[in-house]
Amino acid sequence: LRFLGGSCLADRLAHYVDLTPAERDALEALEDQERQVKRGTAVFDEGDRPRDLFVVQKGWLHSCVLLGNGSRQIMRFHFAGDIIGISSLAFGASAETVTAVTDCTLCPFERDRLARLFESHPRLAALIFNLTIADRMALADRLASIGRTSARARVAYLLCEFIAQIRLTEGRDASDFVLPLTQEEIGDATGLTAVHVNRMMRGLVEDGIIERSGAHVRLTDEARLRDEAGYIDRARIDTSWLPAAS
Amino acid sequence: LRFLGGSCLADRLAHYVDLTPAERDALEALEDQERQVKRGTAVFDEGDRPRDLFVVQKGWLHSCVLLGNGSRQIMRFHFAGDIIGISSLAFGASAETVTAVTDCTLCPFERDRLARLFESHPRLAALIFNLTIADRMALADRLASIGRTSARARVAYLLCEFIAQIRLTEGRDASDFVLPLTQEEIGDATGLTAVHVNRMMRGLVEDGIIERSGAHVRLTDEARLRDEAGYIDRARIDTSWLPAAS
DNA sequence: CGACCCCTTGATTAGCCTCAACAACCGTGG
DNA sequence: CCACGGTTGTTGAGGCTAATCAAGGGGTCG
Repeated sequence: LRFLGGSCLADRLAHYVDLTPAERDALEALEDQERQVKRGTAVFDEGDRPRDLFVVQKGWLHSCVLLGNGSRQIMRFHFAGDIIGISSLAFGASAETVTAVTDCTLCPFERDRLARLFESHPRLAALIFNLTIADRMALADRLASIGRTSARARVAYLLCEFIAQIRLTEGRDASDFVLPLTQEEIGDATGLTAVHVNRMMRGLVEDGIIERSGAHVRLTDEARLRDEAGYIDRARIDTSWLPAAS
Repeated sequence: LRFLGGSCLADRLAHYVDLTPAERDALEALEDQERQVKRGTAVFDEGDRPRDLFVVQKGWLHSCVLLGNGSRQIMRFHFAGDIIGISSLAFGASAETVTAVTDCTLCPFERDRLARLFESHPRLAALIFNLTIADRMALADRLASIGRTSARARVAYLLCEFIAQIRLTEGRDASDFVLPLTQEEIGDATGLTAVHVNRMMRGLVEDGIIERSGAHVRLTDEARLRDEAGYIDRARIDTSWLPAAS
């Protein structure tokens, strides 16, 4: 959602705090360039030294690591307003491969600009820090899902994550969405094989928990889905400790 | 390692940048209090609203989440110089339970003091942000280990993580250490049962990769251990993008 | 129209869990 | 000092979950 000259990152952050004009300007400046990426294309690969970070303006992406045994693990999906490539800040090189799941619009910006943002806008720095912690916790929850629950629960968990994301952009009452992933990708995200993902999805359909037609998914018994998944919603972010706005 | 009036957090950060006196003072101020925690004791529980964060001065801890089905997933182990409780910054309440694995010395400090640090020392803010990203990546690597590798590889991976940590404090050439964890805890960290952890450990011993006596572990064929684990060392942190020191 | 990708389904296998029993070790109290 | 209970480590047998292997169907793109 881009409003008059708006920025996806600013819109995202505005969910949590009231941005000052100066802060909004600083965030909008990060999105002064655009780049289109076709679905299936890698934005950068593990080991690359990308000059830029990116704000996602439109589309879905995922980040994954490739293992020595030939398999891959999808870590995280990225949506409008997310910053991608952050891991290259800490390591110089990127630790993960980021790939477009759908056609995407990205806004590249140089890493140094984030450093300047940290200096001039401590509150934004703290807020972005906060969101990085939340992202870390999402990984932790996914770790628990994969480490300690059944195949069916893992697939259910992933669906819960997606519907939560959809609601951020499409509105509170959405209960269906287009799932642009192959079952192999779902498997790589949940630590399962594509074959077993298929069986689990059909099981959820048979039990009346979801409906599918093509890539379209509708959650018909969301309470039960969340229950089986053990899903915890962590949408609420605490901003009370942030420094004053600048 | 505490030097003359030193601070564990400052020592940790000094690995990556040369701290100015002002920065060092600010960090030391966070460790003006001490608290002893006996092994097996929880520092705080999931859902608690701890007033403080903590710097670990001595000892091992772990953070875990408890699942609806009664099992738990250990996310991460914490060592001297780590900041714990960071997740409570983002959520108000803590999202994880932190428990002392050994007797520990912790330094509590109020969350607001971190906000003030962000304002007055942007470079430290950026550096701590960097370390949080690295922490997030450690979780991602563990996710790949649990999601996509065998039980044996997962146990091997955990051992690789520990030896890397030991070397940060005990020196480059260490190849043995005391592992103060029960096999059940190792299982909760790797997504396995204690019984199966036992079998995997014995397998590693039989194959001449490690030796054990009691809680003491020696890595006799580390190259093979790392190879089987698919372990990636991410010790090197990039600090070139940080803002100027203050 | 053919090639390729993705979904689907069945049969079989393998890896890890569960249950169970016992040994070794620890801290505690007599 | 020993007796004791509780925790942890070890080992075996059997079962279940998810992987593997295999084959066919539908859709899409060139």
